[in-house]
Amino acid sequence: MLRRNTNQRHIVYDAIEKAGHISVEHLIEEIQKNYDNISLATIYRNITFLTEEGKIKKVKLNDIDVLETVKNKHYHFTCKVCGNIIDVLPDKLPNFGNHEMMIDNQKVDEIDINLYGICEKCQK
Amino acid sequence: MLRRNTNQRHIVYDAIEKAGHISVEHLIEEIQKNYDNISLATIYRNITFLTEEGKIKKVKLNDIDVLETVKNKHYHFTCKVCGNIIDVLPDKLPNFGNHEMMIDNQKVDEIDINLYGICEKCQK
DNA sequence: ATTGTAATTAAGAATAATTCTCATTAAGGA
DNA sequence: TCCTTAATGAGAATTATTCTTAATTACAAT
Repeated sequence: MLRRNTNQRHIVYDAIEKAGHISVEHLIEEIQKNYDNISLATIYRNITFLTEEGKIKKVKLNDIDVLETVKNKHYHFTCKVCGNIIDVLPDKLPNFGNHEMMIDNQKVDEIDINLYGICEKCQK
Repeated sequence: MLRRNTNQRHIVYDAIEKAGHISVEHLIEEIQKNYDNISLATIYRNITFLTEEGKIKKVKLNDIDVLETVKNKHYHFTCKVCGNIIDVLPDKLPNFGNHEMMIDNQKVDEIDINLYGICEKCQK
């Protein structure tokens, strides 16, 4: 089944890219603010399609789940005060290496790290 | 508002503790298998209450979200083959330390790590 | 450019998951 | 044992997501 490049698909992708990180709820809100007759089902369907194609992914954090476009490997810092989510590049963290490794007898090939605390802005 | 120690609250907690890690869906299934007239609303309500009290917490993993009782700090390994979730103690991982630290200009006081791969059993 | 076809859409119905309502029950302090 | 009020069961209500279907549209072939 070939995938078509519809306008709606672009709208969904672009809104996620523009936001950086955005919940489904806010994505819907944002899109419907700018385009008055795009269907809810279409938004959900394109979230599914774009995810299948590896163009976007869902990030699960403590409280909310957000969507983001797929970019270079990075982790997430969430500010407990303002809720802002900041990407953190791997070189900022103790290095696990990014190859397969044994941890506690399990063969680990993927590691996800989530940081929580107070962001630069909220510290002031 | 004082919290009461109801039978139903114990049933919910015990089922989560017994399972180790369990999705809401399976928790409901499990409880209703053993007790025929415990209400759905009661199960949801007690999940909320137990979470507020810090007795249980929701763990968000790649695919499913599961509940677990609150124990000593640990991380999670999820097997991509069988889906099994295994607790991993902090001493099995490169040490971040468990005190406040600065990472990329953010004040980090909590780190969550999720490991994915193939478990010991599925490697065979 | 025109046509054919199959994927996609809008709109609303359907389903699934969670929360709310309220009369009744029961925990636990007095 | 009695009183107060939190908690419960049952089902209604709400929310989030998926499904259905006729109409539209992307895009490959002509």
